[in-house]
Amino acid sequence: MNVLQELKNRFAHVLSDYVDDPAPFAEMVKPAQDARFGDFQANCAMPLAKRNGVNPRDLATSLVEKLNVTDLCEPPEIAGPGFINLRLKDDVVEGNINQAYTDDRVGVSGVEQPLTYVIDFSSPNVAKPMHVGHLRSSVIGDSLQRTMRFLGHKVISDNHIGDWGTQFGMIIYGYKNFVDNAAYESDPVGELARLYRLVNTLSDYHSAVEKIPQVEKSLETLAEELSQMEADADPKDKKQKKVFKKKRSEIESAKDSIKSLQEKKAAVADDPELKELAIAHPEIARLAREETAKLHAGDAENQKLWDQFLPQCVEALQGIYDRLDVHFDHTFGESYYNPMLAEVVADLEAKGLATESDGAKCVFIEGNAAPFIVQKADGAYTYATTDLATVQYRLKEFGADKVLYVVDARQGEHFKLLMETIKLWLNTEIDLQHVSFGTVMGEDRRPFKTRSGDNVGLESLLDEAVRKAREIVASNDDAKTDSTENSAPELDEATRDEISQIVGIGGIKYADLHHNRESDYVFDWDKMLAKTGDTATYMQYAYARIQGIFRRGNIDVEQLRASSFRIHLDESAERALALKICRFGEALDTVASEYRPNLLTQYLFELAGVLTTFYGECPVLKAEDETTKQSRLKLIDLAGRVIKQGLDLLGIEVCEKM
RNA sequence: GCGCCAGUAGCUCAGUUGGAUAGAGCAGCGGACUUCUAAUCCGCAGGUCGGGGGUUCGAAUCCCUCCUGGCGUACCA
Repeated sequence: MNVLQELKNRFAHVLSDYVDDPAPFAEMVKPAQDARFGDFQANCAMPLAKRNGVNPRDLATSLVEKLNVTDLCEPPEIAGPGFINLRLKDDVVEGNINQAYTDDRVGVSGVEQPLTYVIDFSSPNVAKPMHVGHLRSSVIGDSLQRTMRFLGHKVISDNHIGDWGTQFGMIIYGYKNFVDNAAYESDPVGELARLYRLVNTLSDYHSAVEKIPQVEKSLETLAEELSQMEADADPKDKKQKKVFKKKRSEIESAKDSIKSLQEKKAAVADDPELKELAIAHPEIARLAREETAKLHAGDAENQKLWDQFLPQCVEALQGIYDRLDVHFDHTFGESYYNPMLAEVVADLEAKGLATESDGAKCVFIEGNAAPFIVQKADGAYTYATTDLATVQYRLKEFGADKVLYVVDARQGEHFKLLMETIKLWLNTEIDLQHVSFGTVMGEDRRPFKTRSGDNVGLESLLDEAVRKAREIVASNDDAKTDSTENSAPELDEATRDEISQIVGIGGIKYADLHHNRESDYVFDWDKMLAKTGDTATYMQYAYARIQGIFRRGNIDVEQLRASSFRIHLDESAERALALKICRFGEALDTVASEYRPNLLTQYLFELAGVLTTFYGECPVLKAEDETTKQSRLKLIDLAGRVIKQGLDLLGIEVCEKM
């Protein structure tokens, strides 16, 4: 039973005497924010009293008089300006915990009205190797997919990979001009990645050579403007100060951009081999774009190369997804929608939504300066076109009620335009949600950028995490002793390897998931691999400890579960643990309503904390009598199942021993 | 210029959408293994919630303004 929901219903019933629409006031029944206030608190009396022009405490009193919760709660108490504090009856908590124990879903009921969700996440560019920036979307999206599915929704996950854009033109150009056949034979994806980087570097070189004089010129102009302004300045004028500041920051950013352009130039100019290639390919950027255009236009040779490259790239991605234990129902890349794009644009034009502007076909949305460009002047389609076609497809083929885009916050404007355009274009109730997340920042608090030649690939990050986990697993196990203080490690090499995988990968995922996804994300190697505090390891350890107790006590878990002993709650630590376990469903509801897995990590961390407090106060195997022992065994068994299930919804595994 | 987002303890971050005395984890200090796993627990210390003004019973949260930083802003995705 969802107690919180039941209490809200009871309040709504009574509140209807005071207000036409009681729902928003019933929503003000919440878990108590402090244990001293009981288990739940209702905050509705104050705002309602204000609205009705009466005294809040009086209103709370009259609410409580009419409220019928005697079957669930102790008599409600009114505190402070009009808080209503509720404490569940012990036998209610006991009833719920015993019910949850026999439930496969550990007491979490499924949603009443399942919806069809399409979750679009990860979506890397196949031409570039994945790096840490791709982690957030993959990990958050996967957790949402697992959670929504567990709650009973129909979920279709789709990896909308970038397999059709400009970067493929670069690879094709690179392959035609620079391929090392031996390298391609032995490691095709590595060679393709090298070719991509090479073409990119050479293009950047030419563009830098062209731009440096321009930027230097504008820097000069800015500097002159500033000194002129300073000469004319009135020192008392505050507004001028601000203008100066602005100018200075413009100058700084011009300097930065010159510096970065010079680095790009030097990368080639200082390398005789690259220099030679650059001279031999002066038009490389334009020619690479042409290869893309040819591919899109159906050129046979480029199509053949694409057909050859794509499966190799996808296979390489699959290797990483397997390690991360992230899976998709579909991997329809951008290319999948290519045949539909012409029709999308034609339809938009027919409906008078797309118009031509500067040679490009655009949808203009009122209130937005930037247009939604659906076809470029050169005839190529954009990702706006693809995204429109994709929504149409998901609507038609999947009957999607909601589409979640787990994508970087920087694309907020794109999705805003997409949603507006869909509203105008298709007559549909489909709900598109941009589940955005913050930028990955470097340790210098500036956006994380892979330095050329020194980029932290996702693959090497995973390797490092597992390697560090292996060291900790080994040293911890080596330190174990038996009752006579002799060294007594209990894990063989293979088991150690397995645990290292689970702990290392889990740690990385958790580091990402426990942040509020909206915040910017500071990439910190040490923190990501930390094994103490609020980490996956803490919960994994709590789980392994429970299994350790079962082993030590020779407990047959199947027998335990089949036995007729009831869980009973006498100690306050037992009650606190039981109540926390019963709140798993509440935690999942908040995750689902805001698409925020960090609310689940928070719940699990608290659950594990309550569990360790319980250990301190309540011996299990050495409980005073058999009834208590069996009760506590069942309680920790259920706690372990909730931890395992919760971690699973985060995409994190557990192990029996650590 | 316009728009979006952020600023909370030394560091990294939560903060249940306006609720009660602002919380964790690291780092620091002090304790706890003859005890079901010390990858742990308990305690201490640490705060002008960027500044200022406003709204009300009540503000980290809402409004205005200023400061600082990030991002986006027409044919890359």
